[in-house]
Amino acid sequence: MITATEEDYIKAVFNISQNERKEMVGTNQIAAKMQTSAASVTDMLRKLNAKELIIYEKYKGAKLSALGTSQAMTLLRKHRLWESFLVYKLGFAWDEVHDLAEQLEHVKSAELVNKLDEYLGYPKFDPHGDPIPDLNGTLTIRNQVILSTLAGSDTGVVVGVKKHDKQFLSHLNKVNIKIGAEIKILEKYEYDQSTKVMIDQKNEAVLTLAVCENIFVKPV
Amino acid sequence: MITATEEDYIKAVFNISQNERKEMVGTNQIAAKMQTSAASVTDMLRKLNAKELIIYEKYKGAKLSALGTSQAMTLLRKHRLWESFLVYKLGFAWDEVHDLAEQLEHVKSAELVNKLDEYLGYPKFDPHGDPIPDLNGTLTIRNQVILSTLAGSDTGVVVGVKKHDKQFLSHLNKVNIKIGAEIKILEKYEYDQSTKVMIDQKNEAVLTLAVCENIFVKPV
DNA sequence: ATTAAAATTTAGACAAACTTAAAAAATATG
DNA sequence: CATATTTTTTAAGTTTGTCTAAATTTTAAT
Ligand SMILES: [Mn+2]
Ligand SMILES: [Mn+2]
Ligand SMILES: [Mn+2]
Ligand SMILES: [Mn+2]
Repeated sequence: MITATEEDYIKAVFNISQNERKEMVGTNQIAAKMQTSAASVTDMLRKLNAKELIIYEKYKGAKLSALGTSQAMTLLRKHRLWESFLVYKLGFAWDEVHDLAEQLEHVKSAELVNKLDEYLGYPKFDPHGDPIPDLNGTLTIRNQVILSTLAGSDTGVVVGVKKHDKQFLSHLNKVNIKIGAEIKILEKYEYDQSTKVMIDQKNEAVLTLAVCENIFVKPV
Repeated sequence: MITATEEDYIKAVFNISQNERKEMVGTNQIAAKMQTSAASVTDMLRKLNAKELIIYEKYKGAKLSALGTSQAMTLLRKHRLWESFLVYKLGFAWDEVHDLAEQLEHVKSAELVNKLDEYLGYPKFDPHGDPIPDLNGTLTIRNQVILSTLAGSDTGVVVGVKKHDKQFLSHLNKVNIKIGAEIKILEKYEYDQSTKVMIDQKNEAVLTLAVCENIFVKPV
């Protein structure tokens, strides 16, 4: 038996590990993501270690065990399928669904998530472009790069976002960037590292580095 | 802020009060429904009273306040809309959805439940025939009687069930009783209070009192 | 190599929801 | 009406997840 809180910690370890591209995750990083104290994290790491969901050594940090990774995949699958349902079926916007999925993902039932998957037609990606793990926990790998790595006159199609907070996604809405949008680099300004782009051959916009660093594109 | 557990207690008080047709609900009754100890119930009643969700006096029992009743309605609405979604959209059977809805009902979001209501086409009744409260908490009243009150050669259409446990509903599946089924009383046996019935003018069955007491029918 | 700073753990405490066992109050019975 | 039974409450303790403050370990900087 794994609690909802334990599930969220497992997911936090997985996400940080992916984003930072390193195995071992530190106590403070987890505390920041979980919006809790470092002391609470230490307690939880000890418990998750005892349950063999993570491998943890005092002062060294934590990484997911095989069991923990499979749990993380199950949770990601649920989270992303619920987000897909909320957007594709109920008509929510992509910047409104994260907190809801954060709750729905903890509903206990393998049957439910599989029925949901079927109902949605087995989607491969969620509304933010994140891959949805299949029943075996396998993720679809996609050819993608960070928008900020494109050079002048390169073009890419938006396939995903790195951050999922409402503030960031609402900003993208304002400049007409959504999944599937075509972005052509017009000019990169050295001075403040901002970039002038053309979106869907219609809208011109200047994007700061903070924005370009968090958008995944498929180069065309 | 009301916790999921508090919500379940509120619902228990509401349900018991409805079923037993009396205002004041006792500690032991709640303990039985919540599958917990009487001591835990006393603790919770005190807390709910402090939050003004119920009116409670030591040794006297509890009843819902106006605030508590509105909370109960909101929760019933969520529970029944989720059950409707699970059956009408995801294809679950009516005896598989109660425990799932018991979890889903606690997801915090007014927006979500209203979007769900719209998506389902504003159903008035859930898969068990229970009325779904509307946005204002109003229940559709229906002309119904308990099957066991019908006399010989009377006929009724099944509109609901009083119990929702899997055991009972699965039994109804076995004898082909579902919402909308037509039941004609053929003979009532004095000896063991069982009843011979004709279901949908096709299947003959003998129903015990334990079954007839928990089926709502609309007389025809 | 010391020392300063940052990261992490320990200690002690709290709230929520639960448990069992004992005490008290209410109700039923002869 | 006195007593037995049932119902309810109190008391004491557990688990989960949280907190703050203090101590310790690791890492970074002179
Ligand atoms: Mn979550
Ligand atoms: Mn997502
Ligand atoms: Mn519930
Ligand atoms: Mn129902």
